[in-house]
Amino acid sequence: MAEGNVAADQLRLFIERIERLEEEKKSMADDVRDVYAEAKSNGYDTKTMRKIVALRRMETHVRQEADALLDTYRNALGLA
Amino acid sequence: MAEGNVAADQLRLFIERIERLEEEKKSMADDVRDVYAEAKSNGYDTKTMRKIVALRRMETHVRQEADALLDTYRNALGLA
Amino acid sequence: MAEGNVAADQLRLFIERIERLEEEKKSMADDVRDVYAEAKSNGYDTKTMRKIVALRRMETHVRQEADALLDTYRNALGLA
Amino acid sequence: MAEGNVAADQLRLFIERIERLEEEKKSMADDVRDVYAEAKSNGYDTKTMRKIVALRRMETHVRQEADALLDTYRNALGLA
DNA sequence: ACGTTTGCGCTTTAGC
DNA sequence: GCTAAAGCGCAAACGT
Repeated sequence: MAEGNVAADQLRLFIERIERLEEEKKSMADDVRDVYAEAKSNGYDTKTMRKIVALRRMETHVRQEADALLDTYRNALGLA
Repeated sequence: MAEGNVAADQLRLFIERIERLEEEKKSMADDVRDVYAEAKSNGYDTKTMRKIVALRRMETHVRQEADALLDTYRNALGLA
Repeated sequence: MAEGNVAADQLRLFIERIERLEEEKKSMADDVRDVYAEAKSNGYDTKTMRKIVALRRMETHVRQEADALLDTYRNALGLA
Repeated sequence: MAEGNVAADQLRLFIERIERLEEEKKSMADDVRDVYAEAKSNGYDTKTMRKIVALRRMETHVRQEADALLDTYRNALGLA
């Protein structure tokens, strides 16, 4: 079949794009792991570091949610 | 079999306890749904309410994580 | 203000009712977790148990769907 | 303090590297999400696609396990 | 090295 | 029907 199965080809391309992205994602995760290992070899406590990272992420998230709530109030009250 | 299959009976009891608890959990979820509906019928905007609940939950969580981080520091430094 | 801010009070009460229910819901989830742990300490495989629970839930759901269908038929035929 | 707090600075740099990597990881996850959305708009069923990706990942994993086992045998037999 | 515990990603569910 | 959030299961990471 010279024209190929277009739909199947398209699906395959989508799948491959996803798999490629997931490989990159995994690569990033591995890099994170390496940084923790490097920090550990420099005498830092990784458990503490992980909690710091988690806390900072949560605080950022809370801030964003608070802003979103404020926007919701404004809209509910018709204040621009 | 007068003595019964003890292991099977025990497993069945565990399963039934789990199923009972999950029913209660679902019941609680239904109740939450009802409260939102009641609030809505009293003129409140449920979307805003949900954001408020979510924000309060997150703030509580951040506070708990901050405390946990402090404990981690204490342990890492050997301060009781 | 002796009369208080009625609307704000009412909203606060709704929020608190929701939060209380969600705490109970979480408590039920924790109990489920505990039962699985107890079963595990008695030598049962929790992964298998979870599959059993999921399967029974599906069967229950299927049964309910069949009953609902039967009701639909009855209504359509005017049979109470 | 011209010399700065070296340890604190080093820790901060580690944290920032981690946070940067996690942002990139999240970016990849968002891209994956976008590809699924694009596939969906082209008429594909994303749930099925996810199953295909999971299946292929498992097969890859199985293959890797088999290769690892083969290496173990080789080492055990002293065959480099 | 193993078992426990926590964090992360996915799946499923609820709301709009 | 779709989108967003929450609960669940899994897997990595820590401690023993």
